[in-house]
Amino acid sequence: MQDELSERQSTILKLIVQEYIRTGRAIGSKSLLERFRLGVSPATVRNEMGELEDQQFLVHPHTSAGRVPTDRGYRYYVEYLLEDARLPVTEQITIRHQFGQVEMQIETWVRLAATIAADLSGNMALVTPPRGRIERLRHFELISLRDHIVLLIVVTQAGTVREVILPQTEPIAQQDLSGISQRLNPELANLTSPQVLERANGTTGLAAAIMRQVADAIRPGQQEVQSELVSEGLDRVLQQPEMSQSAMAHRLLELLRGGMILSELLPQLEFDDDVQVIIGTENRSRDLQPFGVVVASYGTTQEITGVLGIVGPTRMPYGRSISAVRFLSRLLSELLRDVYHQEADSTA
Amino acid sequence: MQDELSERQSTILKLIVQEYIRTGRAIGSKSLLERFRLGVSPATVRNEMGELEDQQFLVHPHTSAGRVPTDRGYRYYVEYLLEDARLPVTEQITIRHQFGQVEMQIETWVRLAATIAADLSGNMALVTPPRGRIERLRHFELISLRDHIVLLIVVTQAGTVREVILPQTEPIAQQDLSGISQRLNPELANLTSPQVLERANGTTGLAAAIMRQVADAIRPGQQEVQSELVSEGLDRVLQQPEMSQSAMAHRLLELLRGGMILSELLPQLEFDDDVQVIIGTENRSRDLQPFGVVVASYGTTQEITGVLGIVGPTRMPYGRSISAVRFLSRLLSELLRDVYHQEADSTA
DNA sequence: CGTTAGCACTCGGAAGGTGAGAGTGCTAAT
DNA sequence: ATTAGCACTCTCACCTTCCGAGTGCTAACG
Repeated sequence: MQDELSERQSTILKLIVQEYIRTGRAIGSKSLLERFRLGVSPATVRNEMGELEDQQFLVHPHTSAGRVPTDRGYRYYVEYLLEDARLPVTEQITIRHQFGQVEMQIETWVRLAATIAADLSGNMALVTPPRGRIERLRHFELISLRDHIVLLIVVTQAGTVREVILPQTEPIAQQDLSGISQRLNPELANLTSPQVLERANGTTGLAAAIMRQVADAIRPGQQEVQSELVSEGLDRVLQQPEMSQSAMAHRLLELLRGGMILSELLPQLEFDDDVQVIIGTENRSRDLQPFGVVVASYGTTQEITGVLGIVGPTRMPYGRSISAVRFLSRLLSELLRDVYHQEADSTA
Repeated sequence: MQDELSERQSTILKLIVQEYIRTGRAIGSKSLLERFRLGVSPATVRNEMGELEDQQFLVHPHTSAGRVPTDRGYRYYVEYLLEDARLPVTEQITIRHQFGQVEMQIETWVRLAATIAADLSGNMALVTPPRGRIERLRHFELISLRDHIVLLIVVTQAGTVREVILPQTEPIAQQDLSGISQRLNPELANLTSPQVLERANGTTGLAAAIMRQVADAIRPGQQEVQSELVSEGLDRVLQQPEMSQSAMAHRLLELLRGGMILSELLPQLEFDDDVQVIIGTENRSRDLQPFGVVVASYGTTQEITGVLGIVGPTRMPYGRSISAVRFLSRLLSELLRDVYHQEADSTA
């Protein structure tokens, strides 16, 4: 942020942002002083506000209304004015306890994390299940469903399971399938999708066809991510007053339905290990520009990762959201680390 | 319906219901005659309307407003006045074509069916993936994720896959797991959950523990259904004018989030093979009483079934919804029948 | 020079008033 | 049984009015 703000300007900006986030109404000089004793007169506050407006941290919705933060104002707030709050320890304990209570199942954890994030932030939370960045085959299984219908089940190193129905032109017996499976499984174990594909090209017949399907199933598909995306708290975000302009609500639902929120977002994410905040027009995707997003990736290593995020109107509780996302993403990482072993460093 | 309506009363009721569904505004005698030539005067229509109101088919929202159908009115309409329309053949062909285009995957079909149902009805559609009523084990797989963490993957006859993480007190090698799997799989194949449990009780040690977990995984869980439920068209139903009272929208989201819509509904469903319509207060569940539901089950036999439904305000296009649900549920059944073989009739 | 008091001005939104339009029910005539 | 006529009711859209919160400016103050 190029311009330095004076101590007093910072204080005023901070209070305005906080009050506006809390109440949702534009903040005027007088009402600000009614709640906070700043030791100066309304006129002084007005002058400072005018200055902040010149510097694009605030705007007037109408001539005679109070001020509202701009995206730039939020950005400054998040960057410099937010003492990075941890979640209160009691809350941390409660949450840890909740995770201890539920089934030991990744799907369950992911869902619980989403629910808690939505709760803490009062907005919508999105979580993708952890997936291997470069998936390797662990195991596949061929099952004859009917004389010429085969079910292929593929398990990756990360434990992801995918099922595909393979219609065949000719009937195949279960025992033939079992034969193929027993022969190929040791050969293909621990290979990546391109590697499996490569072997398939050195083979012919049914085995080759199956290998190609296996290769295909390992590669994490775009639509996969969409259908696995877990979201909670839609009702909360729809209740935000800014959603009453149904255009906005509609756009959000559209984004969510298409799973587009994350696919719009992901290219923008740097996978460092802290929380990222993207405010309004900072979003590359035009559709996301009325929203604020707080995200972090989580996972065991560089290999197995997922994304946890909170989406709300730009007027959202950044402080709470950031601490929630930070805590939950670390907690998920921790849980996953307990479950997965270190990736075998095999390429050959 | 105890009372018989005269020909003319029927016609008027039908027109009112249709107009009200179309426009969403209360219908008056005059405006009805402006759109439809009935060969009688407004006063006559008024008298008939008064009669219909006495018989509880219609209500006045206000003294000087037109009439609106009651749940009873809708019921009569659905029961007696709706010539059971099929979907137009051209639409049928288009839809079949769409199913032909997509991946051969049950998940995909289910999602597509939901999308199309939402489209056709302009409301929200819900579909559960097909599940075995009495699931039998097909195959399970044990995978060592880490020295003392085991991943259990269970595949049922219906092709459903479930994964469970089993933390162990002591480390187990992959080859031990493979041994157990090879020994138990033939023994347990084709058994139901209680049957597996029974065998577990005749065993001890690790094998017994695993068998118990397998038995547990076969049994379809309540929450399972919830997390697998596919819904489409939420935006459409939220745009309905009756949803602007945010109480109603909120209730719907609540129901949807908890997966409660189906669990509230299922006990009420008779599994015959035609479409069922449940209107407003006919719902047992109080929370569903402001809504109308059109559902049908689908599946291959009595064994493998799912549910497809449309949910909207009581003012919803019953005709179109019924034909959509009927067509799509039959189509899904057809597709499934092609995929699954006949259930083996094994119990011994 | 920064701060403050004072003041004229602006504007949104709530409150209240009005009229048109749609609809009704009743009665009496056909 | 049907209908024309009529008095009556109520909602809704529209307008006006008015209050309050808020502003920007100017001039005075320490």
